Amino acid sequence: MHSYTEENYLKALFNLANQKGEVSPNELSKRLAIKMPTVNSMMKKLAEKKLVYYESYKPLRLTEKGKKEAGLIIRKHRLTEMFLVQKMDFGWEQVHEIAEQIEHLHSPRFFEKIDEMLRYPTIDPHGSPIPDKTGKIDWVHYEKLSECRPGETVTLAAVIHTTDEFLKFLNSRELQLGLKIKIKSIEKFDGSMVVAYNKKKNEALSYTVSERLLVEKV
Amino acid sequence: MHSYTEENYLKALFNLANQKGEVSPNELSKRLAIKMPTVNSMMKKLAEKKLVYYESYKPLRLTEKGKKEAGLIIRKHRLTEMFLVQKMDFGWEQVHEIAEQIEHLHSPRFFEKIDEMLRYPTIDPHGSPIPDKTGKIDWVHYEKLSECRPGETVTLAAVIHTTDEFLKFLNSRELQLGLKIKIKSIEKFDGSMVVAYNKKKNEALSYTVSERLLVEKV
DNA sequence: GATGAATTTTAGCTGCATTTTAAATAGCTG
DNA sequence: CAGCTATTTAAAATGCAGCTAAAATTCATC
Repeated sequence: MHSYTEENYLKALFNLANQKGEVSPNELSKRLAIKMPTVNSMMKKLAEKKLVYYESYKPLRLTEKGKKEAGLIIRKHRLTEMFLVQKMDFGWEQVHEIAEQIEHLHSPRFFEKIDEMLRYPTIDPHGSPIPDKTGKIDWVHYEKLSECRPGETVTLAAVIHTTDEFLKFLNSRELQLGLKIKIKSIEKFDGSMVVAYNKKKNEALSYTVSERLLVEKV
Repeated sequence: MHSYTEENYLKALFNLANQKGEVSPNELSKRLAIKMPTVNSMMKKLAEKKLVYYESYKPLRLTEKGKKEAGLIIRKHRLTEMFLVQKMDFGWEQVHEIAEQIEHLHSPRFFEKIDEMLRYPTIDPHGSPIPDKTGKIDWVHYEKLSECRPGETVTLAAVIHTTDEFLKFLNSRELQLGLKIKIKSIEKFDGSMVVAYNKKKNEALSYTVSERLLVEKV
């Protein structure tokens, strides 16, 4: 098995490498708030274990094995979040911290049970996809609300860059996944939006917010 | 907070010190399968942290603080076991290993939620008492089945020295907590018992088994 | 009270994991 | 190619958890 620390490096790599598939040691260092040489030696260690491709002065890439292991950790994290929300009645802003710990448990049986109890969910409470049992993620493309046009009606599918603060803000505005949102207008100068949903007819959303809301067109 | 290892020492101390309140370094060393000097230095560390009273050549005792911390870890363990059995449908022989990991999580909120969902249970799936929120255990005295007399009818209240093997054996004989058992006879030469319960009229239980079953007289 | 066995403690060391600083090197950009 | 940035190497510090060997202490017994 891998240590707690190794697992966190893998997770960070996986998340950073999402689009490009590559990450610079620098980025990783910044993300983890760990000095470059430390990151570097950890990369050598992970390369030893065939989890990352590591060549001097080249970007870091996860190997297939690395992707799988990282995917499985993220799977445990997201399954846990879903379990906490759906079976234990936690709010979506409360689950990250707990899942961050539970994701490191070693007990296939435990996570299989959760998966079963949840009826094999494919997304977590924030709309992020849950990797399958082989660690693979089914990437679905959503649009940012900020990129939609007035007149369109969309469904809120996921939220990204989720912090406690942000999620509490969404709670206070009754913004939750599955919500139908109609775009009424966009302010040119700051990109803020006026939208309608539920019984609210004129709700303003700043660009900072609408950029973090992923939607599907109806 | 305390490390994973420290928490395991505390737990072991708590369990060993049950009756006497005292433990020799030797016992602790044997229990944990860790050499004496290692135990010794850990005791000094725990004494630094005011968790144990440590005086040279005297038995070890937990301080009030130590008892509390240990009790709270055991509380987390037993609450978890109960949760796994009652809310996640695990068998009582499957939960120890998982609880052994979950007991080290740091999330008061998580365990409070479990406690609430279980409606504040006082015993775990094996009949062991769950320490309260201050770490205190409410000791209930049960009798060993092996010490009962023919003709008596008792209720199975707890099982001790539980291994997977033993619990699976109990499963196979339909022996579960709350079961009413009537003692029919005792073999003098090996202490084995013949008992009746459910639809079984003549079930033999070896001394090894009856000694590990704690009962209440009806 | 002496003595020997058992227990406990001290001292010193090993290994591993994780991280750091400081210095050297490579690669890129203008 | 000059100079900046990013990367790598080297050396070392820290902390944890464990070990062996040897010394010290306790305790029971004679």
